[in-house]
Amino acid sequence: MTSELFDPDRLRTLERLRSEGVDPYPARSPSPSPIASARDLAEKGEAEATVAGRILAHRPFGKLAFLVLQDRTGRIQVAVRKGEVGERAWAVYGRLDLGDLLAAKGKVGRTKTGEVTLFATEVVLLAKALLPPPEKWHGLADVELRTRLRYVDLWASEGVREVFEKRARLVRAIRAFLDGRGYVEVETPTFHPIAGGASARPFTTHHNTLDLDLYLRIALELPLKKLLVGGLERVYEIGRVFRNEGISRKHNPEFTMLESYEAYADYEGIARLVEEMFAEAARAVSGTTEVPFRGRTYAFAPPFRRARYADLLREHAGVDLFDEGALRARARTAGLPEAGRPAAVVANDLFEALVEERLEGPVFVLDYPAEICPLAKRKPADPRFAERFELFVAGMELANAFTELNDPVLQEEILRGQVASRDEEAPRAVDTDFLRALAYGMPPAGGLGVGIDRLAMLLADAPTIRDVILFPLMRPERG
RNA sequence: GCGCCCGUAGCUCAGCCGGUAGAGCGGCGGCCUUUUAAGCCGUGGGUCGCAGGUUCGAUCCCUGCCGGGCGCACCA
Repeated sequence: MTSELFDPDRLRTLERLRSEGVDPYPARSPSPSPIASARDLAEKGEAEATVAGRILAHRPFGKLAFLVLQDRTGRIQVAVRKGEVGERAWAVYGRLDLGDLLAAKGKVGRTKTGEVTLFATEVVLLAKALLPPPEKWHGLADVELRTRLRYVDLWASEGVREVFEKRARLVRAIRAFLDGRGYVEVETPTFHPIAGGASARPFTTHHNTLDLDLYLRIALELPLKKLLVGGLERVYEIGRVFRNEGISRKHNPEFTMLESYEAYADYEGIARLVEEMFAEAARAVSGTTEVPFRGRTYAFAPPFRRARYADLLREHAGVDLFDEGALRARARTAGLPEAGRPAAVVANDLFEALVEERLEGPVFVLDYPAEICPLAKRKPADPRFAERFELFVAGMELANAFTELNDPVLQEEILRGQVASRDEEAPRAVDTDFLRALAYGMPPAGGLGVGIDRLAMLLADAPTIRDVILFPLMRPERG
């Protein structure tokens, strides 16, 4: 019994092909040239090429037909003539459908209308499509379908593949940039017995043999710092982290973080690193540091603007960071909860509600209140502040960095305080192995976290994070 | 989680103040050796997201549910 997943017309065609001795899914294919290079042969006259790709269009004229094949490099028209390919291939051609994968061999030239065309002497079916492609003019328009059927949207809609190619160039550029500065790329566990390094609700899972409850990591931070203790000195990881939170234009429950740590650096050094890295990434993706995004242009050329957290809060929220009464009053007028929350948290709620969305940037926001930076070192000259910055572009937080706290005693105190707070998003236990590592001596260091998906959104001018994640989380189909 | 909006053929979409549903593309059959969303002739295709309710009668109005979008919340 055949599944109802497939188009009955096409299943019938499949059987007819088989009964005629044609293998609809041959094990081997002719080795094709990229369509883009085959097209170049048009000007050289009489040059022969083999191409392979998906049939996107079909224009039959009796004993002649024009097909349009598409591969990753482009499209080419293929002319199939009965007199040229012979009866057998003509019969195969007659069973072709839009969406099938096909190889064609022949001379590349131009038709009398000037269209670059491969005049086929052979056509070989490479894979029969059992479902029809979307409507040829509009393509896939429904956002849900485009996401669920990403494997169709990638070839059926203009520009989708380019977004992911840009993302790939972005990641490659970051690797090259860090590798060039003596960083070593590492991979650390995604299963954590304690979900630390950030404040977020984790996903839980279980290992059967060890009978062990585990969390999926919410950050890369703690294992990478252990590697600083281990003497790696310059490390980074690009990897998936998981946060059990809502979904929005800027949020997917699993997303890709870059975290890097550099011994003997501080947050100012990391700010300079970020400027150069982002400029390099922009150039790698689009050849320029002028980045268009949602109708505006952002200059990714160093230096980026710097602004102090407290100054921005005063400018946009009209309150002094250390005037608790004013903070609480302002929070109430803004409709934010403040009762029972620490002043620094209230301030940060105000910052997020009133300041962040106005930060077009790129702008480094410097010197956060120390209370909301449990893993950062305080400013020696004013310990009310942590040596921390976040980078904002287009109202989005793209990077977060600080001079890393390496005082084991102070770190223990802070972590114990977090656990005692019983905050839903605080770790439920102190990561004593992390503290033990610090106790062996971690060099002073600057650390960085970058949301790769958001950076990809920026550089690909993609309005939602779903556009830069191939298979974003969705509810399963059916009900 | 909350609010607003959306769900009609494989796809893209119409469908008026409630009277049992249409187009284009695609499909199927036919014609055609130079097209560019090819054209022409013929033709099949629907649980109007699902389940209730109101009504003589529901794609249309109401309620609930499912899926999605946007916004809010959440997201140091």
